Amino acid sequence: MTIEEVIKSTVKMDNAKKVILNIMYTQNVVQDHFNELIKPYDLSGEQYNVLRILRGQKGKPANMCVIQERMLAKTSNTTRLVDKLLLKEFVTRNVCPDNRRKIEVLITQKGLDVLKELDPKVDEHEKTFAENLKPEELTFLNQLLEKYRTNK
Amino acid sequence: MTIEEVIKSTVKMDNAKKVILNIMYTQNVVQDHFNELIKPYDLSGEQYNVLRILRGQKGKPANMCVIQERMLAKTSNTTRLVDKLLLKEFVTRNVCPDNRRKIEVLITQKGLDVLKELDPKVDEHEKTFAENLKPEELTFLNQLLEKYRTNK
DNA sequence: ACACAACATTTGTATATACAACTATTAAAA
DNA sequence: TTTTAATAGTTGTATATACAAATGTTGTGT
Repeated sequence: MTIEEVIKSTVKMDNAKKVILNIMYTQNVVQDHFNELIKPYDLSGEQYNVLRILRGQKGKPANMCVIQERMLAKTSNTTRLVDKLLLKEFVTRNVCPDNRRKIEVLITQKGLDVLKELDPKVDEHEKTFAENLKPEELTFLNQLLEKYRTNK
Repeated sequence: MTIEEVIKSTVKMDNAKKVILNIMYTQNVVQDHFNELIKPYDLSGEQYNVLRILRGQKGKPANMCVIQERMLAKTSNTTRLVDKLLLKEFVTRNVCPDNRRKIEVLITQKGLDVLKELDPKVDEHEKTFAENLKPEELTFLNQLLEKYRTNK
C-alpha cells in the first residue's frame, strides 16, 4: 500500500513529502505492532526501552542521564519512567555514593526475566517486517535513513 | 551518524533490529524538527494534520470518521483534536442534517490562512531532509518503506 | 570560606494519547 | 411496531509527554 493510498490523498505529492509521510506512518505501524506485543506485560514502549538499556549495562548501574541519552525519544521524563519500573520491581534505584547528585538504576532479576520472556517475541516482531525486504535492501534502507538524517 | 552511535549500543545488532530503530529514531528527529516549526503557531502536529486533511476536502465537509481514517496516527481522539481547532476558530463543527449521528467539520478562512503561512515553512522542512538524498534515492526510500510495511 | 555557576534529578502543570464505556441516531430483523 | 444491532461521536479515566521551574549537590573562582 503506497502512502498516498494510506492517507487517501487526492493530490499528487512530491518525493520529499512522501518520504516524510512514509517515515511517520511506518513508525506508527511498527509501534502499534510492538505495543500489541508488550501489552500483556504491562510495559509501555519506553519502559521496555529503559529495561533494554539497563540490561545492556551488564550489571553496571546507569544514571538517569545515561538512560536519557540512550533513549530514542530524548524528551521523555526518565524519572517517572523509572518510577513505574520501580513499582513493578523491575529496577532498583539508589543515590550514587560517589556523587550524591546522581542516581544509580539497576535492572533486577525480575526485570531480566521479563526481558528474556519478551526476547523471542521481539525478535519475531522485527523479523515480521524485515522479511518483506531482501538482506541487501535492509542494509540499503539503513543507509538511506542514516543519510536522510545527516546534520539533524 | 549510524543508529548504533545514536543509542551508543555496545553490542552488534542485526539489520532487522537496526531498521526498526532507524525508523523509530528518524521519525523522532523529523517530528522534533517539525514541532519546532509549528510551535509559534500554537498547533500540535496532529492538529496541523487535521487542518491539512480539511483543506484537502476543498470545501466539502468532513465527518469525524473521515478525518480519523486519513490521519497517520489512527488512534488519536478526533473529537478533542477538533475541539482545540474550534477554540482557535480554525474550523467549524455542525451536525449533519442528513444523518444526525454525523458531524460536519469545515476549515475556516482563518484556518486556511494559517496553513498558507505555514506552507513555505513546511516545504522547507521537507526539503531540508530530502536534500540529503539524490532524487533516485528518495524514490527508492519510499519504495523500501512501503515494501517494509507489506501486510501490516 | 563564600559566592556563583554547572550539573543531575525531581516536581508541577498543561496538554496529549490510549482505551473503554457511554449516548444518540439510524438501520435491520422479528 | 418493537427489539436489536450497527454506526457515529463523545466522555471518563489513567497514563504519557513536553517543558519550565525548583531542589540539592558539586566544582570553580576570588
